[in-house]
Amino acid sequence: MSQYDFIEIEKKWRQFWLDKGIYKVENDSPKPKYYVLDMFPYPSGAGLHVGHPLGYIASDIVARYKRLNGFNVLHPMGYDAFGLPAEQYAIQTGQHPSITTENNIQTFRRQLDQMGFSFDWSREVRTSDPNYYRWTQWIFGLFFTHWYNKKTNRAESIETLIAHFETAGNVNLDAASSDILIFSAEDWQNADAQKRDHILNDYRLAFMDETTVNWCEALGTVLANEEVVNGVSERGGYPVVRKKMKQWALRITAYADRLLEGLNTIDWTDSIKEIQRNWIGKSEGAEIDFTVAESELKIPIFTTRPDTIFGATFMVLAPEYEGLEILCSDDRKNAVMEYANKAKNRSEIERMADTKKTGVFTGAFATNPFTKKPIPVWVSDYVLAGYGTGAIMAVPAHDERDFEFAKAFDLEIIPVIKPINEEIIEPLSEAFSAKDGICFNSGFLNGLSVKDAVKRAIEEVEKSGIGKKKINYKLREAGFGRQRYWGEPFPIIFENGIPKLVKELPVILPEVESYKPSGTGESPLAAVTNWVHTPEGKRETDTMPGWAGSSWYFLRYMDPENSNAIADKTALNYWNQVDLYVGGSEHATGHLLYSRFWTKFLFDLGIISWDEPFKKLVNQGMIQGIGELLPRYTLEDNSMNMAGSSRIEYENSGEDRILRNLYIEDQSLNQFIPQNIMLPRNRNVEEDKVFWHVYVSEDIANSLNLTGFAKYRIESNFVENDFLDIPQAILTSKKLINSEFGFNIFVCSDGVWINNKFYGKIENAVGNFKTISEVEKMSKSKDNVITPDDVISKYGADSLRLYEMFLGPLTDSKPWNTHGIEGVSRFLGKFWRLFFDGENFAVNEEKATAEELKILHKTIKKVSWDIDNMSFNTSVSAFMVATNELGQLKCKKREILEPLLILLAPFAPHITEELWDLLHQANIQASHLPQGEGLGSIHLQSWPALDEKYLVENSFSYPISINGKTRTQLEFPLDMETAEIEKQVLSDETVLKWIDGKPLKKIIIVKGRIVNVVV
RNA sequence: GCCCGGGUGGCGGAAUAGGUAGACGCGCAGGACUUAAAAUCCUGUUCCCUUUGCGGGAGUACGGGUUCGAUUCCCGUCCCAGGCACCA
Repeated sequence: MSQYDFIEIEKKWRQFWLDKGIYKVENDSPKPKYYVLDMFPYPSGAGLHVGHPLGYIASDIVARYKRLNGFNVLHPMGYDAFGLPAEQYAIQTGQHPSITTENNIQTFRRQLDQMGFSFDWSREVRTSDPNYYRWTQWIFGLFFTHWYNKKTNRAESIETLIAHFETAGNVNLDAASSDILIFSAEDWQNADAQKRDHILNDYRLAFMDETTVNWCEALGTVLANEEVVNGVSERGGYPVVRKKMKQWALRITAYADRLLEGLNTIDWTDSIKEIQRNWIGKSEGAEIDFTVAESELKIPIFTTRPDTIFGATFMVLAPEYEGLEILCSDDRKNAVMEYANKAKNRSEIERMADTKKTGVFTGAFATNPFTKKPIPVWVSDYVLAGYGTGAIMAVPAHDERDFEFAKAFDLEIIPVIKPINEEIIEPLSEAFSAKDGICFNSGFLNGLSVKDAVKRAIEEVEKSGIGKKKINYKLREAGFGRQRYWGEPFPIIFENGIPKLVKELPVILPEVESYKPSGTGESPLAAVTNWVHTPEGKRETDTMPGWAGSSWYFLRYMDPENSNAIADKTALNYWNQVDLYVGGSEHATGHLLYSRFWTKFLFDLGIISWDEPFKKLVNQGMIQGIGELLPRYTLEDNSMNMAGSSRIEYENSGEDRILRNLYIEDQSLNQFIPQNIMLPRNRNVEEDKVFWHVYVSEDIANSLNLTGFAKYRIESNFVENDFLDIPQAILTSKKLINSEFGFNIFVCSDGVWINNKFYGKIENAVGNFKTISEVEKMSKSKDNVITPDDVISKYGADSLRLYEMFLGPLTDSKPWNTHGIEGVSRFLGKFWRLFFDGENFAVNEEKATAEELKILHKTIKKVSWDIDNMSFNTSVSAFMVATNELGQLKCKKREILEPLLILLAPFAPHITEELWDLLHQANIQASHLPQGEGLGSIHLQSWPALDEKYLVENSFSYPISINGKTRTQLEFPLDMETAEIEKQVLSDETVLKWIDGKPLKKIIIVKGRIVNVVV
């Protein structure tokens, strides 16, 4: 019998593909293009587990499928090689991050290679390669030299802005900018270089921003908002505090509206779009000035509910509010400033931990512009400085936060909105924040609905000149500097403090002596004095963040070697958008947002001709691990703890020790009795410090009526069908139970294992130690990691690929079950045997029957539909069905098997290539040509054409329901008239029995589907 | 708290336009081949009643509704996973 030897086969064909370069793709082709991309991996040192390649397998299937369907497919891979882990490692060991990175890449590459992916490796890119990052620096330069014109709604050269300044100052300019005062042409002309630079900085798309940043002392760097989770750093979990710092930022807010609008044009999951929408956080409302009583000061506020303005009974300012001090009355000044300083310096954790409202009164009063009543001005950290104007009008009756604050400080609560057809009951027990209500207590707004009142209030505000309609975004400018070593240097030199672009690119990352953060907030680069100080001035020593290189990498694959441009114009035009992007959903507000931002910017500059990078995005689910837990029982009366870390009594008895009170079955008495067990003296452990972990087998637990258990994690390798295989486990490992210290005792009816030795009647007793499985994240710390390497060496890459797809829908998270792979492995064996008769390759040239053709075409239809819809699990089962059916028919006909082989090729590239080779043994060697001439590789063939005529049925077995319950089946020709079907159905014996003489109400006949008789 | 998914056998899952619920695989049970094992093949496997067969009943988280017919559509409840969280 010819064996399917996957080890030999897979090795052989991978080498063959490499030698012949069959996955190399050209930029000029008459074929239609298709661009399938996997998310840029960071090459971590940990290596892959089976969850990582899930998306790669799916995208590889699509890439191969598209190729077989006549597309020129771009399917590249590369590395997001700058990043914190390599640098942290460098700090600890002194090893250059480039070395760590290189090693990690090699491991990664080896693991990818063994899976048989069809990447065109000649296009590999690495963000840490100077030939790559010179273009990241180049794009940064473009951001630096452009501003955003809101009138034309696009980025424009800074030159056009300067021209405007020359003639009109910044009057009549509608630009995305930092807060800036109006100045005239004369002001501009009189300004010195320093002053001009400050002005330009406020308009540049890449600019120096003084912001409150997330400062992580332990990592010595600033973190982006999304890198801070629950107040600690995402990597490492170090505390993060807020700190003022001047650093580079990109003016992403200029694009907020386009980033929002663009979401409607792309085929992404609703959840990712929703996350981005929330992140951008557009809200429409009004900005209204409140005047401070007995003063010239005005406090502008932003509100989305101007309809509630008659209920504004106080104001609240953020602790960081500019001019806060001037505002305070003298007697309140100290208290206010003390509160503000304390609030400013609180870390994120502290702020979040505190849910109770705090604040102090400033002593100042403002005037409610509509009620004209004086209202007190407070300061509190529940108002954020960075959103809106940093000040709010508080409407405690209709805002939960204001309500809480008013309650805490006993401030006035005046309801102004009431539910439709209901009266409001005072005092309010909670804020009424619903948006369906009617205004009252509200002057000219009385009787209006919330929606109408908002409109009306804004009209009134604008008419009286105290404010205007306003749109606000939650989105903040994107911090673009890291005080770290392992990243792209900025192409910036400060000449007399004024940043100037370096023309000569790349600016190479210099060598440093130490990778440690300076602690002063400067990067390790600051210590390289001969690099920092140039004749022109001082270099920028921050480096770019991790997302810089990954925001445009999909363009570089189109033309990775190009030294004149990010990619050649024709290549950019040809490959265009990424048609299918596969990756995890964890990048929703990072990479996926920034890439869209950069794409829109490059589009504005005419560098590319489309403004969304990824047409379709699919997020693969997580593959989870299964943890195996062993229950620990306790005796019901608590007379003895049978398990866990409680101590078992023992006593010294000369050389050996005796363990008392172990419940062990006494066969003669047929019950479990406490027994003492001799423990040989062979340990060097202090007796007092020894804990005995005792586990009893299920039968004993049951018969002793043991209840209540804790669970203890054990290595899943030793679990076979939910039972712990103790002898095997003990043979293989001493680390069976992951306990800090102690020894294990396993008690079953046949005897006991003590400290890995068996004492009992039967050799090789197994017991029945039933385990409990739990689905959990696959991770090293949980000891449940399954690596592709292990699976491949046992079952082969084709089995692994098929199984990962078979597990369930790509986008779902699902647990990895090691037993399940036997199924697909068996399937491949069966599929292999379709081509053989015992030892001999037995494919024949006989004419296929209608039945066999139907099986083939049904499969073509199903698999094509499935791949188009990313439903890979169902196509694997379609292959299984076809193989079972053809096996039953003993069909060994080339007419059937050859097209079937091509169908399977994207899923299982190795075995299909081998069988294809056997099918064309005679002329294969001569005809292996890279571009698909002659017979060549199976992966250069054409997808079989579907012919529906083989699927046409002429009769159908109708399920016959009586009152919606299926009772029988009747076979009728498909072209039979409904009248005739009705007649036959109503004369059928079973049907008559169920009708049981009751009057016929109705009969529904859906041709080719169902018959339902209603009585 | 808010937003977005989801809930189908012992398990992973299928049902692609409202039309035979449980495809395919795992596991389990039984059988064939074999000196034996492995491999392979065959049969059964939602639950309950009946059990010799025939048959009957219930059933897609729960409670309602629309419909000749609902896993699929609508309303309410519960549970699970993910995201956001003082954004005025």
